[in-house]
Amino acid sequence: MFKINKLTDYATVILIEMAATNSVRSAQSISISTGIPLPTIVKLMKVLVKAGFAAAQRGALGGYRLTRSEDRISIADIIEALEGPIALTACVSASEKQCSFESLCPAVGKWNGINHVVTDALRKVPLSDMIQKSAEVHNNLDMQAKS
Amino acid sequence: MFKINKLTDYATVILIEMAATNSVRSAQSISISTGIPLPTIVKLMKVLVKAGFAAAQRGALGGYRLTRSEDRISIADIIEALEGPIALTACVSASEKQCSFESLCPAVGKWNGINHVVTDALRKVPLSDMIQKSAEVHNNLDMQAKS
DNA sequence: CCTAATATGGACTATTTTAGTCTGCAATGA
DNA sequence: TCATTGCAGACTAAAATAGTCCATATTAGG
Repeated sequence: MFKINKLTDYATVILIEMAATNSVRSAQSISISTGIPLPTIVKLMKVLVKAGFAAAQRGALGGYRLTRSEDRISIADIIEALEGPIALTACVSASEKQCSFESLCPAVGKWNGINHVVTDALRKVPLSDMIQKSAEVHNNLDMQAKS
Repeated sequence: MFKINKLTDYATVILIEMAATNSVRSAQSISISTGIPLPTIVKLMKVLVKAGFAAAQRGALGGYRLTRSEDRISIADIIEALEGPIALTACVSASEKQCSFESLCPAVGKWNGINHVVTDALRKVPLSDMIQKSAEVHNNLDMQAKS
């Protein structure tokens, strides 16, 4: 159905929640305020730390804090952190082993540009746009779509 | 990995192939020239006919022909035909049953705009762009991305 | 009229991907 | 030293996707 993973969606929710309070938050506290199960939060926080969105502090009173302000994180950044480079089809990503249809495929090489269009659109949307009130978001995004 | 289905990719290949010859083509003939297995072609053609991209003729010498010119089919159209309405997250599509996190979710309602940006970008790319030579495609798509 | 070629509808299975959980280990503040 | 917290990674469960098959309907040509 051409959609982002549920986990990516969760990660966005987590980042929004963290940006909203902007203090050290334990995994448990995040779990409680978002309703996402603790084991899932734990799993996601590892990824968010590795991706450089958050820093962790172990031990009692430990937790996580954002290390990047919400206007400097784009939706594309989040998707890439969770799902790897944006690649609408297998033949876009260079890492993929060569497609077995390549010799016959009339579309060979044609997806790159489309991929670029989508990535670019997502890169223009900062996380902070998800934190504003709905009305404002609509305006911003609608304007981008028209450009 | 945020990608379209393999079947959607195949469908694009099929449509390109049909546009290239623009005559009545049997499922078998399409299978041979694309390398996609016959049962899969058969399955996909059913969808493409229902979506109105092609018309079928049964019986000996039967086959399929395009009913819509390649510049009037967008990548968004193909994705929607194969995968349903473009909905990056569950909470975008109205048909989806209500999300259990909705009461706590700080992102509620915020994905619609992003969805619109992506859909819009894909709607601007006609299938005919996939048929041009690679160099031209790159130019076209790069220009769109910059706009 | 018969037969071969072709599409149709829909069920079914296999495979892959995604989501979710668990367990043992490491760090740190009180 | 102990309670609390994060870390690494394996494991399992669930869902989505891909692929196959079969019985039926349609039609051109002999």
